[in-house]
Amino acid sequence: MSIGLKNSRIKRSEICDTLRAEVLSGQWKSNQPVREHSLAERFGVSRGPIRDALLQLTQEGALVYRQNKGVRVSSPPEKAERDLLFRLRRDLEIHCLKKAFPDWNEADDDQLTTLLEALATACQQQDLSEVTASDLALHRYWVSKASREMESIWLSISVRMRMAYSRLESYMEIYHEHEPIVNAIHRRDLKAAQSLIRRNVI
Amino acid sequence: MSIGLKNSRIKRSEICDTLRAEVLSGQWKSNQPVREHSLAERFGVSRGPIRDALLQLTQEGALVYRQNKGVRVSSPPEKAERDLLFRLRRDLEIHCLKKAFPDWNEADDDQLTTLLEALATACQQQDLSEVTASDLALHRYWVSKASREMESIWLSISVRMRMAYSRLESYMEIYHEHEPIVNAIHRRDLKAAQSLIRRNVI
DNA sequence: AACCCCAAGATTGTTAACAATCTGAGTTGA
DNA sequence: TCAACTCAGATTGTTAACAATCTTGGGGTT
Repeated sequence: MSIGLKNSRIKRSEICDTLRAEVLSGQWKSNQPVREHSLAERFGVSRGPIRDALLQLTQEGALVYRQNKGVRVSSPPEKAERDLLFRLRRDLEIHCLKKAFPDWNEADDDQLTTLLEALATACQQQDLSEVTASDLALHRYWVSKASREMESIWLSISVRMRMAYSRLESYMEIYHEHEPIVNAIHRRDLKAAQSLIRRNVI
Repeated sequence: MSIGLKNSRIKRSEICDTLRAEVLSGQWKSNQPVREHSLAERFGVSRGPIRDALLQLTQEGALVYRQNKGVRVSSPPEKAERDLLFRLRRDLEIHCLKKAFPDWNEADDDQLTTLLEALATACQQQDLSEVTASDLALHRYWVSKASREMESIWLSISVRMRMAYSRLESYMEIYHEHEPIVNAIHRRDLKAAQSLIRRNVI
């Protein structure tokens, strides 16, 4: 069943998701060149879908493209840019939460709970790759509920931020930053949720 | 010479620029499907580069993609989203101008003057397509001077805004909003330029 | 008439081959 | 020695053909 679903999905998007998670979790070094041929072999497809995925990741900011030279992994932003990206992302999430609130239902609560549990597990196991993916998926959920357009902008901001978890003493800090936000949403307390997101550091 | 330069450029980017300008100036109706084959014939290339361009324009927000159904022209945002996009764009431009200022030189002044003159001409001739392109190019210039990363985010915000010039009584209003900004930059008066951008409505 | 089925055309998704460009090691000449 | 040249291999850019999917309209059944 899982295989059937995978095969029915377009190749570009799953390749994109996989590579994005790898870049964000630091599995690829900055400025490392990314070769189409080796990726094509790895994913068992031709270079066409690989090129699509690399182009999309370039637009999102995970990779940098140069004509006739392919793509390489992008470098993290300087502090000033990072601060600006941070503010933009925060404003965007606060707005999206407000917009998504009227239509929020119990199915969304369940989704959020599942995502939060995945984050908890990843933090306990200190799995940087999973922590990165779970954190992104959690924030992404309430943005995507608001609008597809905003989700796209949000993603290209978030990818460029490259939050550096590694400097944290304990991954559980990340969980303890997000758990109150999810709780506030469960209580349908918009003001509290927005305020917590505003103070959310990671 | 011009032909030589054009041929040396990658096909994707020029196709992208052309189509983006057409969508933003309203030459394509909202929700109108965009067919790969007809574009390939029009630009005299195969579907490959066309697909690349359509994928990029989808990421920028000019088009909307659905699996196995291709892309269609996106709809303008609702007012609440438009207001948010507007704030995000404004914050981004103010930041970028500050960052670009230390390295600003006379060549940049000349570039800006040229772009402003193009805007003036387009406004006088009431050429909506050219007004759109010139306005975008002018704002884009000081963003691009700050950083490639910010330029990409700025573009995907600006494309999604779909500024509606058509409701203006006179296109010259647009010119008179931009001329003081360029003047302030020529005077190296950062504060004034930022303040003018903050109040810039169009 | 309303509904379902199906086949043909239209359209997108993927592939492999070919073309253009870049890279770097080896060679040549001063 | 060192700089410039060259050429083969590596890599990206483009193309056309093929595969998968969707859409549309006709024909049959109730």
